[in-house]
Amino acid sequence: MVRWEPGARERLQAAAIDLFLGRGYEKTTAADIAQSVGLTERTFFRHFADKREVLFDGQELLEQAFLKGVAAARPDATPLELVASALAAAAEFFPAERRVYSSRRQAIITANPALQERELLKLAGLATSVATALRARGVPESPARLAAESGVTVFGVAFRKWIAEGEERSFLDLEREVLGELVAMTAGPH
Amino acid sequence: MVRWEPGARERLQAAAIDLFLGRGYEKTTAADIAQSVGLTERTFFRHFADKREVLFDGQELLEQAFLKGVAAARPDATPLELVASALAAAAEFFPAERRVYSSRRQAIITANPALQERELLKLAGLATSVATALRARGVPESPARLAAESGVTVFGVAFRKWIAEGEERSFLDLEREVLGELVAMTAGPH
DNA sequence: GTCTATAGTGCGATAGAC
DNA sequence: GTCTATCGCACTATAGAC
Repeated sequence: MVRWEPGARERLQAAAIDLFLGRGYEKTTAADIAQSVGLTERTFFRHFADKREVLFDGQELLEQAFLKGVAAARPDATPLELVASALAAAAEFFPAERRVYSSRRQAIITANPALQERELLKLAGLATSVATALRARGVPESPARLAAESGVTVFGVAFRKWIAEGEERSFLDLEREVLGELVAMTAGPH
Repeated sequence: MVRWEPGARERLQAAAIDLFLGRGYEKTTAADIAQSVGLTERTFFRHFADKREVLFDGQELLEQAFLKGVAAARPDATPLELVASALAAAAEFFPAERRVYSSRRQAIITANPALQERELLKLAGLATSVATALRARGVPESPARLAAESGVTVFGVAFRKWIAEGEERSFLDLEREVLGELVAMTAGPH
């Protein structure tokens, strides 16, 4: 007889999304989530530092993709090219099959300021990591931060388009489009 | 005999900063802050929706400054010029006298992820407001959001430089420098 | 102004895997 | 025996409800 089923973490995450979508984030307690998969509240908090964190797992993998993209760029790449390479690598995280899941998860986040805060913190951490990677490649501090933040901004805008109703283009195509808009914007009218 | 001293809100804010710097944010309870100015915990939460909010008051004024800057731009201004105008207006919020206060407050925020989250949410709201103002001036959705987010990014990078040890330049000068770096970055090497 | 639910922590106990 | 996942209980602070 097993004392516990494996994959507690994953079961908690799946149950959390179902319950958050059903009853709403605030009306779902950590104990509710734990109970629904046969665990206790205390165990929930052993896996996740806080209630919000159950929705933000696997963020490290996205970060690694960004960094892998930076590393894959040509040695003489400009900051903008490094960012473009990072964005291209990140796009692999969002194949068409993932769109439904992503948009359901995002609907929960959009409806809750507390979750938006956590998402923004994660994205800020991502930008910091990318900035560090750019500095390691010789980009000076201030441009490195600007390039990294711009990259994350482009990522965010592309993501919103990608999960929009009726959108059919790939994540990579949308990233390219948005990056082009950024370049056009700063290039000015002349 | 007065039943209550005026300016409870301001006294709570000042006390909060002192206590947060002295004992640390997490080791300071809302009741501690309230008591230190002769009020009850209940009164604290009547003024601020949550404990973090005591540090983020007056954010609306900064937002108004940004929007006033957008409104002040020439009718045919490009998105980038609109953002530059918004940044210039925002710089008035940060005269040299305010540097010490700003850097003390920022030290508290930097030391606490929960406070960083709130700050990021406020900045995201700021970007959304600016994007809305740009759209109202005819800038299409996606460029409007990109320009607004880039503006807030420039603002943030300039702010960090401004409160850095040994920095002497004005907020406006730093904003201009950073905005120039952004343009240079996207312009590419050619 | 009081009363209560929820989030989150600290610590000890237990059950199985190795 | 050690390591790890779990539970149980007591506790505090936040925050909302009454």
